[in-house]
Amino acid sequence: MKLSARKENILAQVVEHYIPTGEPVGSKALSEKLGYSSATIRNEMSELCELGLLEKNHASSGRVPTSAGYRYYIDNLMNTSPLGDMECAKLESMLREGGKTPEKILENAGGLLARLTGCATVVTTPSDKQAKISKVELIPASSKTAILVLLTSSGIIKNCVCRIDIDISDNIKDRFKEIVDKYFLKAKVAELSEDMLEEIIGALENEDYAIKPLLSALYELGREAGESKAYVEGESNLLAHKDAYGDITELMAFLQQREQLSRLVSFDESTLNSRMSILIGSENYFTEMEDSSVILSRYAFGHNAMGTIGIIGPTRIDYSKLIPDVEYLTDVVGRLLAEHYGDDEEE
Amino acid sequence: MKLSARKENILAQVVEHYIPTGEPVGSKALSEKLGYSSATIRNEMSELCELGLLEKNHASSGRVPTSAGYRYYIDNLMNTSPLGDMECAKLESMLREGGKTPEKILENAGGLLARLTGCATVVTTPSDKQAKISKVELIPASSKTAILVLLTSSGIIKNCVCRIDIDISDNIKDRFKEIVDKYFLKAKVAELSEDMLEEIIGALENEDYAIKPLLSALYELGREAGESKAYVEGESNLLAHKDAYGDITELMAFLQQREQLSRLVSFDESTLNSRMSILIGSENYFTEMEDSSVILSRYAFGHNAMGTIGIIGPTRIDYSKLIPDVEYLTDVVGRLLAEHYGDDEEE
DNA sequence: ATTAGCACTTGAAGTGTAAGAGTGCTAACA
DNA sequence: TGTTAGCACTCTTACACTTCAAGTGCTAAT
Repeated sequence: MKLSARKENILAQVVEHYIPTGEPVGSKALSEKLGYSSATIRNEMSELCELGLLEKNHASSGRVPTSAGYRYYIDNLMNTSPLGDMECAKLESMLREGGKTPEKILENAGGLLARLTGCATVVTTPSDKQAKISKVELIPASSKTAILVLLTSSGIIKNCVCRIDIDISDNIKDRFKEIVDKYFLKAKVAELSEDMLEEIIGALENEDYAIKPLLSALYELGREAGESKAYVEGESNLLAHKDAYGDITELMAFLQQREQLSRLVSFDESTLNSRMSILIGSENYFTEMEDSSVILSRYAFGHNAMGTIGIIGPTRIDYSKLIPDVEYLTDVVGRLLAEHYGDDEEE
Repeated sequence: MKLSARKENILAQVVEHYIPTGEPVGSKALSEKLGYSSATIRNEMSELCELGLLEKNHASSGRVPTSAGYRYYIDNLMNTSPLGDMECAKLESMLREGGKTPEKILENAGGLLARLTGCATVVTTPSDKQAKISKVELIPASSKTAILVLLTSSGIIKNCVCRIDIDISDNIKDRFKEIVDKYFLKAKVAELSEDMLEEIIGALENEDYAIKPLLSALYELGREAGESKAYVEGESNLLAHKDAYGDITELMAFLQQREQLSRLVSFDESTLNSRMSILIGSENYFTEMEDSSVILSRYAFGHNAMGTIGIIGPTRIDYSKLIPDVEYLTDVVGRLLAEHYGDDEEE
């Protein structure tokens, strides 16, 4: 669909009036801006309505962009206003000062982006489906508890404390190491399965049965290393936009469901290969999100490790500013994580 | 302050009418319940107003309990309705099924309590100011990154990934171990100080300077092990009570500030030695919380490790049900954590 | 000490009116 | 033929006004 230049102009004006003010925009206001009479604008707007790019709240109110209208605007008409060098430097230094571990970097990035954009942010931990388990370490803590540490080829580390019912003897340790070497080491985390775990446990000799909890825990760690976990921050920012929502309670409740969130931030097929994904209003799969837009961007480091950073806000947000914001911040996070993990991971 | 039996009766009735309905209660309704005429009730209520236990929203409306009114009710008049055995068993099994690591137990407890009570919940990680560092482990991951694990006498484990700029040779490891043994091992986490860290780093020989990041990271881990971190869950539940708040946005924004939250859940002096702490409306230190009540309870395990679990809701909540709820859940969490850590920590 | 009665206050809910913004349509115009 | 002026119509919003119900405080009677 390609609109006439004048229709494009009108659409752009409607979007750019509506976004900052939230007021439906009428033909009169545009008539002054565009040099056509209000009647002409009305005719054009009427057609834009038929095309599904604009809509009216009630019979005699101004026009408001639909999801499709925003989409056309973003894809064809929008001029992005990238961040200035000063801002970039400031953001980067704020992130650098916030801590060096991946957890802290991501947490700070979420908080920073929330403040910067006035939206809720969503951040996922890095994951790598292709990663292999490259190291497993068992550290006795007390006589019956041990710390289990797992490291993947992409540098992702998971650990947990595990309790078993007998003393952790050298014998136990050796047996554990043997099993780890045989089944877990070099295995792809994505290929760990319940079946495999049960098979391993099933094959345990009597006296080794006590290490079962260790193996279960290790399996869990492997799974976690392959999955990314999503965190939301700055939800309360959405309350500031509550007039943009019919019932904001629904949205807030939705954002607290971790599983749903993970699906929300998983890139869909159409955007699988692009770095950013923008879903506007009704383009979202979830009905709870039909009044919201989601701007996601991928960060990546190492060979295959990647995660997502993004924002969730009302459909009426300043796309031209926020899209570059999200993009830049994701960029910095990727750089910081790469610095942390270095480029020397083992394969 | 000791009220007459009739005043107590009236106060109790007002509270118990107001909590479920949210409607100010008038003299007429109570007159039927209590067998006195509405005029008598009015006189008594008028005095309860002067005592600061009740208040009116406007000149001619029914009465509503003040914070002091709730306080008197809770301390003197309330009958708690403890959970049934069935419910208890169900809650415990839900928690047991949710995962065995302390992180998962706490996370699940927060979510469960939120659903159970319809309030926001706050959960702190266990901490122990008296704890000593009992073990430090350095696990090389790649050539220039290492995993640092710290274990305290109360069984708390912290870890992080640390990057240093040179290869981690045996020499480096030895030197690190030496410093750890001398300065960190057996040290109380509460006594770790910036000064101490700087002193240690200052004393490094030239060739050992590269381990500085390891020491900084270790210091950080120690600090974290001594401090408890607060997490909120189920904030969106508060939106269901939004008519109980003037401006709920303020409260939601407040709950997102981690530092404030930590202060909120730290027991004040008056409740330092009790297991539970209940702060009603204006009893809260923060003005953002003046329309909220906080019910906190401590969980504990091992020698000195403890943390807090609690709920945040409007002042108008069902104390008689929620207080036992919080208490019971804290109890279960304490038990589960004790099971996990066992009773065999080293001192 | 308690109660009945009454004047008074207040908020909630509903009604009617007027203003304002914006539309769709028709007819005139360049 | 595309554009515009004009006009009738629709819908929202704000405001003033009324009415109603709930509840109070006070006084005088019991």
